[in-house]
Amino acid sequence: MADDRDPLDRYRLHADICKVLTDPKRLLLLAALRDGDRTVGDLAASIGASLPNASQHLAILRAAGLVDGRREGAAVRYRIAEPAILDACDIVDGIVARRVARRAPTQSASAPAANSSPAGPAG
Amino acid sequence: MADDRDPLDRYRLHADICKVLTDPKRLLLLAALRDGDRTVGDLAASIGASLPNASQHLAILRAAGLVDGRREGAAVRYRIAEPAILDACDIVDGIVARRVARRAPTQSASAPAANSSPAGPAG
DNA sequence: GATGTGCTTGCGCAAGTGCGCAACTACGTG
DNA sequence: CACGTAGTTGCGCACTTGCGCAAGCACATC
Repeated sequence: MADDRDPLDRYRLHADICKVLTDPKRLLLLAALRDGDRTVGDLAASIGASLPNASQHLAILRAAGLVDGRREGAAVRYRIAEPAILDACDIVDGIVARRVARRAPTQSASAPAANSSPAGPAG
Repeated sequence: MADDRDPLDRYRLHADICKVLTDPKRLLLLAALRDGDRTVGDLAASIGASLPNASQHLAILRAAGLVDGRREGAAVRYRIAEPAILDACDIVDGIVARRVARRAPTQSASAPAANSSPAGPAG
């Protein structure tokens, strides 16, 4: 068998997908496509980016197989190609939401009592 | 409510978490910690990295709140601090597994019949 | 076929990231 | 206190990435 040459190889593909999700605009694009397929100009306006910039980001998303685009007349209409990625985004979004909820509600002064530095500041 | 100042802000935090997952070694570290807490030297050997390198990656994971470390004698023992991230990893891992399964089973020659270039190569 | 709109691509720059190496800190032992 | 083990941090380098801008391609219209 020996399917997985290196344990690294499988994780490299995993990391490649994650790399696509490291830009807020690309996450915004995925979120915008949840409602349905949309054109590049439409998406560019939605995320507040220039048209070339949106096209670049969509090309990256497409290269990763997360979205899919097809011509529709003069326009190009993009849609989600890998719905599972939205589930992963939901989980991370949940983590973020939980953290934001912990730092917003109480006014402040909630300085992290638990010092999480195992080795302490070396300085 | 109206807590989220910019729509970008929320996605920036989301992207920050994803950035931590863009390195195969860090994914390997998270996977290694599924079994339980382990020391830095142990983890370094597991992922085939130098001790300083593993420490660096663990520091990044810790800064993101995904893992947590505490001294145990002369050693430092790390553990998963955000179990939800493992669920997200499982989903992405599933995507990768599905793709690998589609390109491995048949010997080869299965050139992608569906041309997924909406605008075609401009050059 | 000439014009206009919609989208993509190439280029150069500034900024971020991962790595090895060496130096330093923290804990345990004698 | 001297010494050894375990872990962290700083530094410099090579590599990658996101952006704006300008140019080019694809489709629709006249």
